[in-house]
Amino acid sequence: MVETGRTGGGRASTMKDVAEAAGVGVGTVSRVLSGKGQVSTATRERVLAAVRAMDFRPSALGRGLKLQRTNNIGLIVADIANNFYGEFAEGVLSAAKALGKHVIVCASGEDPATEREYAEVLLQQRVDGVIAFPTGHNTDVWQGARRLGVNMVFVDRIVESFDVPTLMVDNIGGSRAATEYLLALGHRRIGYLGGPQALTSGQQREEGFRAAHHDAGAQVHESLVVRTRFTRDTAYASALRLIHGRPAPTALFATNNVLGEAALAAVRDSGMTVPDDISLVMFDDVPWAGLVTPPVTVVAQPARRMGVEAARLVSAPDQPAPGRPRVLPYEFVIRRSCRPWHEPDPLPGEG
Amino acid sequence: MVETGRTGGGRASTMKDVAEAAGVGVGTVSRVLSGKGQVSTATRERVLAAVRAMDFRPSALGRGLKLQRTNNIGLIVADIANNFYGEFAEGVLSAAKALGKHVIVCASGEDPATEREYAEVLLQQRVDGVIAFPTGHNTDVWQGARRLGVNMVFVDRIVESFDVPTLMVDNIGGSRAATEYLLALGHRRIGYLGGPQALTSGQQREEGFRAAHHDAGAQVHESLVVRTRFTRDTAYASALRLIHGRPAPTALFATNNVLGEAALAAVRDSGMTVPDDISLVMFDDVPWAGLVTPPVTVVAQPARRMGVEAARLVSAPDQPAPGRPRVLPYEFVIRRSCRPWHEPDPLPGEG
DNA sequence: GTGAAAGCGCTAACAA
DNA sequence: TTGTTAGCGCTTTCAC
Repeated sequence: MVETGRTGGGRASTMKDVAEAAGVGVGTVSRVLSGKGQVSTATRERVLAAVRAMDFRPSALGRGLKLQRTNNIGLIVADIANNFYGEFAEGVLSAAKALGKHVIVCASGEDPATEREYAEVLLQQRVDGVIAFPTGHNTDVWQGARRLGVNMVFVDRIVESFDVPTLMVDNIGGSRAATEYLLALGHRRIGYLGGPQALTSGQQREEGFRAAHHDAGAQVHESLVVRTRFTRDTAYASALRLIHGRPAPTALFATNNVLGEAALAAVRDSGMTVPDDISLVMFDDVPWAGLVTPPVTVVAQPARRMGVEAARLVSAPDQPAPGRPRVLPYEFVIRRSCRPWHEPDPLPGEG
Repeated sequence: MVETGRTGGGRASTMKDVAEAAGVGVGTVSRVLSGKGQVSTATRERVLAAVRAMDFRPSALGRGLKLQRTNNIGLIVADIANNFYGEFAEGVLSAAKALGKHVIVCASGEDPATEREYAEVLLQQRVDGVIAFPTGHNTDVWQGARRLGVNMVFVDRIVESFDVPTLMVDNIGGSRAATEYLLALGHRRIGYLGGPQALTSGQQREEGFRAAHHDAGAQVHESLVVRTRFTRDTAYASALRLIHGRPAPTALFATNNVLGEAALAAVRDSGMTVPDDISLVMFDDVPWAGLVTPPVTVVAQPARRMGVEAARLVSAPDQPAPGRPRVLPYEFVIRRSCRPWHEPDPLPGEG
């Protein structure tokens, strides 16, 4: 039989309804459902039968109001369509499920105003905790949240003068590994395509880049250090500018997957080839990294695992708040997007 | 100053607190905050001042309980890390933001038990609506949900004998376009790598595939029709089997991005080249489709727009429930993964 | 082992 | 214009 039309808000049944149907008090229904307190087997059966018959589902609203706890957590990412955040979110959802929590997901687009708006919303929703990739701008709201007893976990970014449990990948190490690899191959003009310097992850990746140069006694060409926003258009424009910069870079280090995508497109559109004309390394091991020709050497972040960790951290507030961020290891995955580089002789035949 | 340590659950202030601070009744505070009813400017100022001073945020729990409406909607996708669902979710989030709604995201992994579990959770949360890519199995729960007045929107799959507003891309048309394209290039042994036939989208894509063959007077090689689950491993194995099937396929049609990824990997691992040895078309215009060599010809779904539409539909229950699904247009994007195919002469030198 | 009742924070109806 | 109050659905204490 085909059910047709909309039935309009049929009222959901309540504990009171169930109690009446089972001929008991609401307290008893609650005890049965929560498993707390003693209930005789006979009454339990009657209650359970009524619950099934009425298709009763206890209201999380009433429960939350009484308990002052919702089992909901908020998640604020920059862009859920970006594979890195997608994997991260997958990890959060999966861990949350295991912990009996539910996740309200928000996308800030890296915009402080949007972040603030969502923070307000999540606080009104009385979430037990929030996991955020903070823009770094709305410290007052976040401070307030913490004061209210909302468990917080920040990911990827350290917010100054504000000691919140923070999770990040070893950005400096990953960046250093990538850069050392290029330097070892002989590259001395490495283009750096980075994100906004406001973000901790951006700062750290640049720090690793510089440290590797320093240790190798190599010089960073400041004209080849470009910072850009994570939108496709601006990233592409910046990549183009970098590729055609002076001195001409022999290798490119893109510090996330959006920038890597832009770099690859820009290289190709410039009629150049990876790795023959220019080598390429990037952060983030997205699916396409191994699929393009040549497959791209990457610094892989354990995105899913970071999500799992974040969900656990936000649900276990008893742990001592670590003074310093919890750092997860990167993995350097060498594929085929880099070639050794030897500076050509100044004038062929001479020397 | 660095704030240190956790403050523990500082109680959130309530309307009562604000009312006392402002020297008014709670009703007045409510009126000021909601903007409904008349309040003198002087009182309004006093109230607003108190609100700011106490950093008051009204509880969505109390409000929801009273109003029997939460402004929350549930979203159940299969896999949030899959770019298609990521784009879709992005659309939902963005439309929801504009509508003042908040989104609880769940990932079913196409598993009916998980879907059921999440459905229960969302109903307990008293969401106003839910957007789901249904597995097709838990009709009783969904029926119940509808009866309770929860607005529902299904995406991509039609659940039989259950008339819920449904949204999908023109699967038949898209599949037909892709197949016709391959047939027009001369291919007559086209491998079909499809998803589980339980899903409407799968059925329709296969239908389009067959219809195109029929119209062209071409024959579908049943040995080249393979259906597989969407996990990477099984998809890869199925792709391999398909590639080495008999008769040997000259082209491959993968019906989503996971299958397309598997197909591409399998082709390469078999030492073959796209499009010289085998042509490839797939559903879903993911970022890597244009990035690999050669770039892959695809049937693009308007994933983000579908998400926006779904969010609007679920928030506008007044609209007459359409008896048939709302179908959105695909876009066929021709890139360079297909070559014309001419059956080689039976014996060179003859004829 | 069970029922009655208070109260979580809010809105809306009613009274003043 | 403003204050008071009932009640949304639940948990928990207290009395029986």
